[in-house]
Amino acid sequence: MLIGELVKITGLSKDGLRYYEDLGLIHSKPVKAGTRIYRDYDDTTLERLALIALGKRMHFSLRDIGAVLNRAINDQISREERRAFLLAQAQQVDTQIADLEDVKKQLLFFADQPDKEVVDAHLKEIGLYYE
Amino acid sequence: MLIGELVKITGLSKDGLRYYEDLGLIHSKPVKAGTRIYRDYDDTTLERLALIALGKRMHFSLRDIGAVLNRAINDQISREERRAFLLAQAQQVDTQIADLEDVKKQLLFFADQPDKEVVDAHLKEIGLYYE
DNA sequence: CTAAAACTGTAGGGTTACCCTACAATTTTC
DNA sequence: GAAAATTGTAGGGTAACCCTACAGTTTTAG
Repeated sequence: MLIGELVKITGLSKDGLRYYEDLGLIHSKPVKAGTRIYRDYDDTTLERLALIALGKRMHFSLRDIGAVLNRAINDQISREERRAFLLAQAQQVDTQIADLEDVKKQLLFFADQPDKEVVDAHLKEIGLYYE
Repeated sequence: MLIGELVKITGLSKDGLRYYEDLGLIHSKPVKAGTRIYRDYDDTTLERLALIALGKRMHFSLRDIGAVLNRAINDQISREERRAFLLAQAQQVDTQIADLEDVKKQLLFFADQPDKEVVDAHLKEIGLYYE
């Protein structure tokens, strides 16, 4: 399929997809169109894009996502290795969730309209103090 | 305190802090130093920076964080209003956590080395299909 | 069958949230 | 009184795109 169809399917932009390709996250076969060359993507691209989307929801950089893809979609790697790697990624998600739980706790603290003393003590607790 | 102390306390960079100030997330009083002018921050800056840090952990843009700060640290606003606003932010965190739970679920799916058919069905389920 | 519409490509500028020099003016320290 | 540390400004670079704009190509409509 050409890039336009990928745009329709994924909702991503033409620019974004070409940027992914520049970074090596997806690949295409060049097809001739007169003096021009179009990009033809095969259907495995969709799996790659699905994993890229997961990486973005984890707020990974595209370079890091590229590294993940190389390990997650790779014939050179054993199934066990691949499985272990993806489980490790899932654990990272747990870490991120734990971090957000802490963020929530702190927001609730600030919501309780604490007075200056209490706020200062809290700031000290999270490492923000001076003198 | 001058910017150097803020750097020590927060671990943020001089450039980063000045960028925050350019965006109006923190403020300073100018103090004269010969022909130069230094920035003097008061201690309320630390509370602002604590909230900024929470916003960053929620992956908010700095402009959005600025909007949050205007509502969270604002004498013009009633305590109830402020409280309600921060509780709404906490709910947003819940939404983000739910999203990450879904990410985890999908990672575990891919970890189970599914064959092409199953993967295709999954892609379809999450909205990635063509033809 | 041709003219317009739709689709591709490249190129260049803009944005966000910084980092990283480099250099000048100012303290502070020895 | 000189060196070291601290501030300031200025300019360039990065990441992950978006947004024109323009030029070939292919498809569609009349």
